This record gives sequence, C-alpha cells and structure tokens, in this order.
Amino acid sequence: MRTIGYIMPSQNSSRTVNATKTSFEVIEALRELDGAGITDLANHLDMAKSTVHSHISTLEEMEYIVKEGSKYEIGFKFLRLGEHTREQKKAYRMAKPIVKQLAEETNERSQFITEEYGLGVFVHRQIGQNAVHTNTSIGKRIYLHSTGAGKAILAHLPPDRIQSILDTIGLPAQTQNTITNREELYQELEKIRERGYAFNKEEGMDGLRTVGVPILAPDNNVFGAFSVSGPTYRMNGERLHEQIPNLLRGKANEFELKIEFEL
Amino acid sequence: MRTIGYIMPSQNSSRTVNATKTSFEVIEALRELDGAGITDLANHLDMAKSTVHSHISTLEEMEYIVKEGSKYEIGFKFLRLGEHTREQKKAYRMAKPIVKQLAEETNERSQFITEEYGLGVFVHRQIGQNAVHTNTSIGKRIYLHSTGAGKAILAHLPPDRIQSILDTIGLPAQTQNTITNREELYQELEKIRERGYAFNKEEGMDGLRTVGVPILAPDNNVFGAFSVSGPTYRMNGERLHEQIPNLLRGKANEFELKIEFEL
DNA sequence: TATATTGTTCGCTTGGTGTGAACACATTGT
DNA sequence: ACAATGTGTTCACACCAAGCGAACAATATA
Repeated sequence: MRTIGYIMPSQNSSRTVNATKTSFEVIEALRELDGAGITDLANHLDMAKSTVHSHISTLEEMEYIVKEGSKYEIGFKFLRLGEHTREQKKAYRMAKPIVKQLAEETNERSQFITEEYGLGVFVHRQIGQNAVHTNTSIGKRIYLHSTGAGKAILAHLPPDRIQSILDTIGLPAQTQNTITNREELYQELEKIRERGYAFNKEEGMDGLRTVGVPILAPDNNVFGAFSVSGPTYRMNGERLHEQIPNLLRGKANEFELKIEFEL
Repeated sequence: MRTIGYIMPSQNSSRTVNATKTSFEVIEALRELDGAGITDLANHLDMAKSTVHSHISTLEEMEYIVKEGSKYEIGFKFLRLGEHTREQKKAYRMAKPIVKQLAEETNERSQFITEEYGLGVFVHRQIGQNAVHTNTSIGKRIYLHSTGAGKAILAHLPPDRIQSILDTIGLPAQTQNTITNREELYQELEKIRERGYAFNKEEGMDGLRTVGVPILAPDNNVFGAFSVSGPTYRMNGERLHEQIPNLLRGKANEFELKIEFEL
C-alpha cells in the first residue's frame, strides 16, 4: 500500500528560478482578473509590457493559455494537470461517490478535503437537492482551524506538524466564534480525537455549521476528511449532534476499510 | 453577451522565456511519471540534476508541487487554476447538468467537449448507471476528426479555421473507419450541418459509436458539443439513428436558448 | 561498516531575462 | 475621414541568472 505522507511547507532557501516565478505570477494574475490583456497585466503586476509579452508568448506557445478575443485566459491544460492529481490516487477517486451519498442523504452540502501546505483543499464537493453549482471552488484552499473538516484533519496530524502549521498560518479570526487561542484549540482537538468527529459552529462563516470526520490511512496518517455543512437553523439539536455525526462516522469507517483493502 | 471566439494556434515566433519552458517540461514529466525524484527527472528530461533541482525548488516554494515521501508530485494548485476555467464561463457551468441528464436518460457515457488548439477537450463527462469513474480524463484532448462531438464542432467552424486545423493536426487514423481523406471529411461535415448532429461509427475506437450535437452561440460561433457514446451492440438501429439524436437535438436547442437569455 | 544512490551546494560561463523606448497596429471619438 | 488614445509588438542593451558539471552531503542498500 502506498504511503500517504504529510505535506510539509518546506523552508528551502535553495536556488530558485526567477523566470518561472514571473510566469506563474502572470498566470495567477490571469486568474484573478478573469483574463486580461498585456497592458492590464503589466500594470497589475508592475512589470514591463515587454516582459509580460514574452511570458505570455511562451505560455501561449505551450498552449497553457488562450487568446479569447482581446483577452488572454487560462486554458484547459491546467485542468488536465489538476484532474491528474485528483484521479491519480485511487483513494481520492473512491471518495467522490461517498460525497455524493452524503449530499443526497442529508440534502446538505457535502465535501471531501485534504491538507496541503497547512491548508485544507477541496477535492470533492456536492450540494444536496439537484443544485447546479456543484463544482464551485474545487481546489480552493481554506483554513484548517476554522472549518469542520479542517479541524478533523488538524486533530490527527502529528503534534510537531500541528505546531509548525500554527506557526506559519496562525489562527486568523473568520467570525466571532473562530478559535484564535492555541490552548483552546488544543483542547478542542483533544475532544475531536475522543469523539471521532468535529463540529464547526459558525467559526468559519456566520450562519454555517458543519460536522467533519477524519479519514485515517492504515498507517494512521490522516488522509483527509468528509464534512456536511448547512445553515444553523437546519443544523441543530439531534440532527446536528447525533444523526449527521453517526452518518459520517459510518461512511468514514466504511471508507477506511475500503482504503485498507483496495489500495 | 460575451463573444465566444475561436482559439487559434498562434504561429507567433515572438521571444519566449526558456526557463518557463523548462519548468513546464518538469511539470509534464511529473505527470507522465506519476511523480518522480530529482535524478529520475534529470534522466528522463536529459537535464543536469542541478537544473531540475532549482526548478523543483521553485515550484515547491510556490506550492505548485508537493513532496510525497521520496517523490515530487503535482499539487492541487493546478486543480484550482483548471477549475477556474471550467467555472468562470457560465455556459460551461450550465453544460454540466445537461451532461448528467444525458447520461441518466441514455444510461450511456455522455460528455461535453469544447475546442482548443484544434483539438477537443473534455469539459464534463458522466457515465450512465451509478458508475464511479465519472471524472476520468477531464481535460484530456482528443482529435476532432475521429470523434462524434469533435466532428460536430469541426462542421461549424469557419472554413479557413477548419483548413488551418487540418494543416497542423492532419487526419491521423485511429481505426480502420477513421476519415483520413479531406474531401471525404468535407462531405461528412456538410452532412452533419444538414442533419444537425454527427455520427461516429468506430472511427475513433473500435466497438464505440457516438452521436454528437454542436452547440452554437448566439453569434453562430460553435461553443462546444454534447455527445453520447456506447458500444456498437447497443448503439444501432432506431436508437442510434432516431432516439438518441432527437434527445441530443432537444437538449441542444434547450441549451442554446438558455445561453442566449441567461448569458 | 562499506557501497551505491539520491539530493544538495558551489563556482563558472554564456546566454537569455528584464527593461524602456520606439514602433506598428487597432480602436475610439470628434 | 482623421486625429488621438491605447493596445500589442519589436528592438538593442546591460546585467543577471539559468544551466552545467563536479564535488559534496545525505540517504538508502548490501
């Protein structure tokens, strides 16, 4: 079975390639601006037009970006690379139907996230009912300390890893309920480990509550987390504290067994 | 309404940034090798270890790649960029539920593809029944001339664009039935324009038949195509020639109207 | 412990990146 | 129709830094 290691934020001060950084700055600007022209980019990035031009030409020649009318936009080749990471690991593929089931059985928003560079990353997401926007924010990064799935993951990382994450990321407040104190967080994580699942009561966003459950690989490393979130007025009482946690724990156990035997 | 232009393979011989190319070569090698170490990459790419090292360090510092045990792998930041292109254009988002409906109503594989650099790109894909591998090959590129959705798109590109695509890509044979002759292809495209949909009878893959229907934007530019594919033994007779084409044309008309009014 | 292999660091050289200004081209307004 | 404005493109130049190979450190393997 494949080891699922922790992704450390490397503090390498090795020699780096400047031009590559510039290219990715251009790419990220294209994302932020939802497409842009050369002059736009040059202004936005405070670079010479000629510099932007050469990078854009390169990326276009490599077919990573695309000229759409008068704007350049990010092309589908990035989607290919991105889907690769999602599809390559079998466990990620197997997580998708579970997310679907969770969304259908609860009629709430359900997601699978994993950890990268101290943040949570949406790998799968589905909205209950027959909603349309099912993919929005795939790949987006969120804080671990202020989200249900995030706290579930955080609780099962090795202590030194937790510390290093808190050192680099900190505990920025998202709402009035966000845990911003380390001691408090450590106690919360301890409770999560005991219970086997995490609550998030409007700590990341007002009016939104979540239940998150960690997925542990056979080597006891945390591999990711499932979660179900909904508005506070629907997420309370027995449904929040019994029904949904039980559902999630069930799926999690099922999934962990699957990983163990199929991977 | 937003103009949906054609994506031309630019024959720019502008100045390009070499280092960026090298970085993407490294990234693509990581994809091909499903992750690799520095020495592996250096051998595979025939570059100095130190060169690979500096590029890897750069990409890791920017959090685009990730060290997983002893290998470097492509990280989720690419997924973020890729999903952006899928989600940014409302029409792409709206295409997803249609693909789902097509898959459910036919119990076959259904997909939405668009054109980029003379090739078809999978934007959405869904398998009938309750299959698991629903996302495989999202972002993958396919030939236009040997696929159902591809021919539907090709048929509605401007003549000069068709020619330039055929000049650069050619008509490589995929099976014995692939159209490899330009004249024959032009006649086929004419038939597709008359009918409003395209057939693919084992021209791309043995045993696989497809019906593809083009989606035209209000400005009459082709925006993409839906298709439904299945094994020859299920795709024949009235189902192939009446039922599925009618279903597809219906969805296409519905979708084109939606685009016109909602975009 | 010895040996092979991988990753990392280091000068060195050359070529290429980044720049601003000048140019061509398109778009807009009068 | 013609300025006028803004866009993209090209160019020569200066200086940095990308790529290299060899030596070194850190692993993994025998």
